[in-house]
Amino acid sequence: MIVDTPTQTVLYTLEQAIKAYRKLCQHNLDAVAGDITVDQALTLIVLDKHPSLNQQQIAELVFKDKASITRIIELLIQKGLLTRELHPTDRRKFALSITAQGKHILARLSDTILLNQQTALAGLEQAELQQFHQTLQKIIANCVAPPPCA
Amino acid sequence: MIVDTPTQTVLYTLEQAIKAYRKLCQHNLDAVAGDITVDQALTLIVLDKHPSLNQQQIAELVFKDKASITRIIELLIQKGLLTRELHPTDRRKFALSITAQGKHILARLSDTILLNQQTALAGLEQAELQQFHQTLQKIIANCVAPPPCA
DNA sequence: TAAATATAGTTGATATATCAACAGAAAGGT
DNA sequence: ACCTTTCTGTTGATATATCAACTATATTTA
Repeated sequence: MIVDTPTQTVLYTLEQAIKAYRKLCQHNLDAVAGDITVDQALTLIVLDKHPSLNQQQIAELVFKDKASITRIIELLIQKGLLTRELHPTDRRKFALSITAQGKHILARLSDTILLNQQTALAGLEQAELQQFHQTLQKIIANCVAPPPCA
Repeated sequence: MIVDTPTQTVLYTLEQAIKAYRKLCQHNLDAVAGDITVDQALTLIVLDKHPSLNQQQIAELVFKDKASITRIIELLIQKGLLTRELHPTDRRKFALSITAQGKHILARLSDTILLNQQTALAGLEQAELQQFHQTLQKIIANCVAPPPCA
């Protein structure tokens, strides 16, 4: 299929979709939480859901670099949403905990996340989403381990 | 559909796909062109294909901010792939032209772009791509102009 | 034509992505 | 115990994203 875009493929549209979605997310986030970014919110959510994971594992979970996570966490601490203490048994790691203020923001975030998802995926049937997800998985597999013919 | 990811949706997978694709692109690019980024390559290609567009229009075409384009162009000039002169009729604009070296790199880029696309989309049928593209367009439309119910 | 407005591009500030180099700590093997 | 390797996280350098403020120029309008 030919799409009239610079690189003539759906991958260009993929880029466009992600950027549109990020913009929507940030917009909705601004409405409920003061001065936090989508990535900071995502990191906070993941830290809340998976308190036992270390930073490296968190990074993998959100497809970020461990360096990026370090800096995002730094900002979350600066904003008073997170505290960092020494890990009791492994002194390479840190024990991160979410502050009361962080919990407060988290509570307001869940609605926003739902809103983001429902807005972006409005009017899409289950079957269509299913198909979409499968295609994405194929693309990911192709990119991560390119088939020999390529 | 439920996906076992932090935000439980395909939008998460979308993010993953884009990152995997970008990594593949940079990897393939590194193999043929010395020291240029995917965004720089894309900008060079678009400048070549649309020499009459101004920076703002280029920015829209590649879904970037005009500030980003300014900086990318700056780097392309530094690398000797582009020259910037005064625009003959509108002194707010610039006349950008691709140098011989830029043309040389461009020539080698086209193969890489094809490779990137073919690698990422290997094994996908036309019908699947068509459907995928349509779904992406729906998501984009939803994000840009959220339906009132949301 | 003078004033108001719009447009093109740059710059600054901040956040994130990526890679490489690094330090400290833990684990393993001898 | 000692040495090597591995693991965890930080830091630096550079590129990009985003928003806002700004300059210079063009266009519109009164």
